[in-house]
Amino acid sequence: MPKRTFNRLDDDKKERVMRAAIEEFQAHGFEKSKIEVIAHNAGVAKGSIYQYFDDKKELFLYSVTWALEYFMKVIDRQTPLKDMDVYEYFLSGSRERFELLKREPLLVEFSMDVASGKYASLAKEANSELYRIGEEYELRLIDNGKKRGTIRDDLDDKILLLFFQGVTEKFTREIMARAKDFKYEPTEEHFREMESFIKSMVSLLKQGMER
Amino acid sequence: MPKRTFNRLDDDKKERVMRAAIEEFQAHGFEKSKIEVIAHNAGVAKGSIYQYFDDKKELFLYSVTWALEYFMKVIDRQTPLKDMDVYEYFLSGSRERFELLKREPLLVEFSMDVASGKYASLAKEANSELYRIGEEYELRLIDNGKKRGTIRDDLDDKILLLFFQGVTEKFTREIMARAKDFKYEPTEEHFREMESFIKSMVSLLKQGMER
DNA sequence: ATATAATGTGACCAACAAGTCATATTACTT
DNA sequence: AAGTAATATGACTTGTTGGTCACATTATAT
Repeated sequence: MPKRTFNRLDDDKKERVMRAAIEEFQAHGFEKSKIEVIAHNAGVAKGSIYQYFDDKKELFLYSVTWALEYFMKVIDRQTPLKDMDVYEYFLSGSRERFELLKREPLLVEFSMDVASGKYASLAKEANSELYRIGEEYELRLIDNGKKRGTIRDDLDDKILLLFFQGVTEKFTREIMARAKDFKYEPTEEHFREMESFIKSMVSLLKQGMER
Repeated sequence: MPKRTFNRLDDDKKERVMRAAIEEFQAHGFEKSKIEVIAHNAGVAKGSIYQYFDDKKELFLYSVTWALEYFMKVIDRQTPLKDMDVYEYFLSGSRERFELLKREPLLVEFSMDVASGKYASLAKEANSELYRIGEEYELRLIDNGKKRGTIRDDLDDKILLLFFQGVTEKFTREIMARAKDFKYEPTEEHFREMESFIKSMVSLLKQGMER
């Protein structure tokens, strides 16, 4: 947790510090990240960072929280928690999600790395928290599908979830890699390519899971 | 690459050094691993390690190579490169692979982490090499399936590959996690559970990819 | 305007670990 | 057995960086 001093800071400085921290952690990993560099990129002195956080680890932990909270806000806005078919899930918000990636590549990438367990040894709780949230949502999608009869009911939810996650995570990572290639500035053709890509994924998901 | 001195060492010492290194890297990651600890666990002095390798990075790189070569031997023996159906692939060698995990959990886990890109920034070449080998094999499986008509041909190989990898990687990780829970000492019940687990995965894979 | 509190700063300190090297030990050679 | 080459060793050096702190600056209160 940040110290009192950090919380009293104006929003601009808070944001500068957090973004500089995330940028550094994302680029070099926890161990090789230097407080000095973070401070410099945030436009403050090294000593100031220690007025804000007890130590490097606390700064890192709060970076995770900060990124997480950012997405909580955005996602809440984007995906109303109404009942939805598993397959609409991806096809629907694909543009919005792409826009988000374009707007905040750093935060998206950082969160992905956290979620994928890259910092598991540091951020155990934050990590499993992040994971649990997604899981809950996906389990509900699966449950909906079973009730509607669009998803086979001969397999455990747990297994269907693994399948679903395995496929979507892999495709998501691939999409992010490709998006990075064109520096998050997609042409209309890129967009169509991505959409067809997602359609293929959904087709495989759907066919695999249907009765 | 190791220095001349290392290559002239007797096999026992070489193995002790490499296993101590892999154990340390696997447990603490590259940055937090200490040469002193590796030396101690291998039963040699710190200075000796520097007679064998130029620096820590070289030791790490060779650890990857060493683990990789170990598996090349084993896998070559286990999976004859004959044509095989995608779905037999998993059902067939599952016991053997489980035995391997039981015999060499350290090497299996380390290789998995390397393959999954945990050390991507260090072992770029080794990493992509490892990846390419698996990919080639899997692409051939997919191609076979298409020719036999057991796999749908309306989707690119590349996309089918992603699907295949996404699912199998996720399930493999889950199996490894569970195996770790019972310390790689499966009862017959565990075995059956794993087999049923793999069958479910294959069912999802098959149904998703079939015409 | 003065006093007091809060925040900013970067030179400095201490710890830690990678890498070196002079010396000891062991293995070969003749 | 004596001499030479290869290997082993761990105390020492050195660079790095997390974290501290005495002092400077700015904000707030009276």
